[in-house]
Amino acid sequence: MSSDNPNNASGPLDFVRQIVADDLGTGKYQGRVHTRFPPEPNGYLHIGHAKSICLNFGIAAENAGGLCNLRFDDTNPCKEEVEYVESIKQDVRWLGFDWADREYYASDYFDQLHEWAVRLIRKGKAYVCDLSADEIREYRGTLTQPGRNSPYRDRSIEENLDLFARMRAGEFPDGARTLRAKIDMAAANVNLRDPVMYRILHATHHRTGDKWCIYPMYDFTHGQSDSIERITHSICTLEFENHRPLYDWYIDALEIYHPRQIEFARLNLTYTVMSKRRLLELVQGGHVRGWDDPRMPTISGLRRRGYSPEAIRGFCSVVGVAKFNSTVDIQLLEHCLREELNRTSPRVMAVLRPLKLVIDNYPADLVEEMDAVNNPEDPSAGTRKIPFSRELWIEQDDFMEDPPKKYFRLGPGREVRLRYGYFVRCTDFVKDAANRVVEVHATYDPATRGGESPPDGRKVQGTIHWVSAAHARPAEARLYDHLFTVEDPGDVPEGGHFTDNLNPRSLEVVPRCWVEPSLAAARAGSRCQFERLGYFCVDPDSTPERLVFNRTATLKDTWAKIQKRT
RNA sequence: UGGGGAAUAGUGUAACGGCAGCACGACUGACUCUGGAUCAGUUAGUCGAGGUUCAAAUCCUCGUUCCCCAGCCA
Repeated sequence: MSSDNPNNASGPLDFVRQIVADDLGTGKYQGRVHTRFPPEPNGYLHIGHAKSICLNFGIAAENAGGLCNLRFDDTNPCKEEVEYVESIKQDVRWLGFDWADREYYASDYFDQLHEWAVRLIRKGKAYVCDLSADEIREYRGTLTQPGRNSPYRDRSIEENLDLFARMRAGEFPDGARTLRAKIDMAAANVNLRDPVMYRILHATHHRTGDKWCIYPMYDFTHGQSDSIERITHSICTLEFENHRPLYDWYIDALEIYHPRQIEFARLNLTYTVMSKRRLLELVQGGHVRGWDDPRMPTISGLRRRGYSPEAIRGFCSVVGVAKFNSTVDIQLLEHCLREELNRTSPRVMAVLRPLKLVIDNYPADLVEEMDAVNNPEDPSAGTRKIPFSRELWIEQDDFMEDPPKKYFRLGPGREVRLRYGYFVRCTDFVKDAANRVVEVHATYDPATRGGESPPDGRKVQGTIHWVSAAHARPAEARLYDHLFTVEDPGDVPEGGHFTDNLNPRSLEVVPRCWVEPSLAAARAGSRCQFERLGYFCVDPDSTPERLVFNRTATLKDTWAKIQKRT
C-alpha cells in the first residue's frame, strides 16, 4: 500500500492534503487529523466512491495518529437497506482500508439530533410548518426571486414545542407538517430559505425500526454527525459547497464543535455512468446481471471482473484531486490495471477459439513435459510443467490461409515457435464444406525443444500459444467491452435515454475454450494472464467441470492496431 | 437578468511572481521465446482582452465558457 501513498512520493500534495498539512502546521486541531467516509446505504459503491475512500482513509493513514471513520448517513429509511450496508463494508475492507471499531451510523445520533432540534425551537430558530410540499416549493421563490415567509413562521415557541412533540408522537400523517429552520426566505442561497429539518415518515428504519416516525433531513444531520465525531476535515464533493453555509448555520446556532469542510470534484470516467440512479436503473432494467456484473463500474463489479485493490488504489492516486469537474479517460484505469497485473499475474496458456494443429512427425504416443516460466516479471514465481503432444489446440487467429507480409504467425510453409514447445512449420491444412479451416498440419524440429532457437541460428518472427488437446480442460470465457459505445453516455439528444448508448457487444461469451491443465483447480477470484490474450479471472460461476473465466483486460495488441489501420 | 464554484497539451494533474513539468493516449524506433513487458524518442498546453511588474499560468480589471443549487433525496 505504500507504493500508491501520495505522501511517499516526492511530488506535491493535492489541495486537500495541502489544507490538512497547513492546519497541522497552525495547530488548528491540536495536531489531530480525523476524516470519515460517509456513504448512504442506498446502493453499491463504485469507482467514484473509491476515490473518496482513498482520499479519506489515505489522509488519515499518512498523518501520524490520523483516523478515518466509516459512517453510514442513513437518514432516509425509504431508500436504505442492510444489504447495502453489508456490501459497502465488504468493499471498503476489500479495497484495503480499516475503520477499526469506528463504524458509525447517523441513525445512532437520532436522539441527539432530536434534542438539538428542540434546542433550536427553544431559541426561536426553528418552527413547525403546516405547508404542503407543493406550497413550500411555491413559497421558496426561485433562483432569481426571493421566497415568502411561511404563514406558520411566527408560531410561539410553546406551540412549536407542542406540535413537534406531537409530530414525533405520530399524531400526523406523512407530509402533514415539517420542522423548519428559521433563517432567511430572501437568502440568495436557496438552501438558507428556511430549510426543512425534520419530516414525518411513518417508515421502518433498517436500524432504528419503528422507534421514529419523524426523520431528520441529511442537511440537518451531516454536519452535526461530523461534529459529534470530532471530524477535523469533512471532505465531500462539489455539490455540497452550496450547503456549507447551512451546515455552518446549524453548528453556530447549536454552538458545537466545527469541522472544516473541503469540497473536491467527483470522479467521472469515459464509456460508463457513475450516478447511483443510473447504476440502479441498469440493474433493475436487466441491462446487466446485477450490481457485481463485471461490466459495472461498481467495486463489486470491478472485483468480479478481476481488478485488484492495488490497481484501483493506484488509479485513485494517479487521477489526483482537484475542483475541476473532469472526466478521466478509462484507458488510464486500464493502464493502472495492466501495470499491476503484469507484475503479479501468473502466466498460463489458454486457447479461446480452438483450431486443431497436428504435428505429423511427432510420435503419436509421446507426451513431453515442458518447462514454462510462471511470471517473467517475477523470478520467484518459478516454473511449471505443461504437457506437449502430437495434437494441439492453437488459436484460429494464429493461422491464415493467405497471410499478409506483416503477419508473423502460421500460414502455409511458414514457421513459428510454439511457446515453450518447438518450432513448427506448416505443411498443410484442411477445410470443411463451409470453406473454413478446421485443421492445420505441421512438422516440428526436434532441435528446438523448449522453444529454443536451433543450432543453425534460424529465427522465427512469431511465437504462438497452444494447449495439448488430450490434456486441456474445457472452459468458458466471458469477454467484456465498454458498457457504452460513446464516451459520455449521458449525452443524448432530446427525448433520448442514456440506455440508448448501451453497447450491444459489451459481453461476448466464448463457450468452448481449452485451458492448460494447471488451471484445473483454480478458485473463484484467482487471476492469471492467458499468454498473448489478456488478464483473466475465475468467475464465481466456475465449477471444476466447467471453468469460467472473465477477461479483465486484453494485453496491448500492436497487431490488432496494425489491422485496424488497414 | 440570483447565489456558489471552476477553466493549463486529446485526457487527467503539477508549477504557491522567476526555465510550463509529470502521467495516460497517440506516433517513431530498439529489444524480445507473449506482436506482452521493457527502453529510447516524437507529438501537443496556460479560455479571451487589457493592466501591474525587470518578470504573470500565478496578482488586478473586464469578458467568455462550463458545472452546481429552486426534494419533505443524499
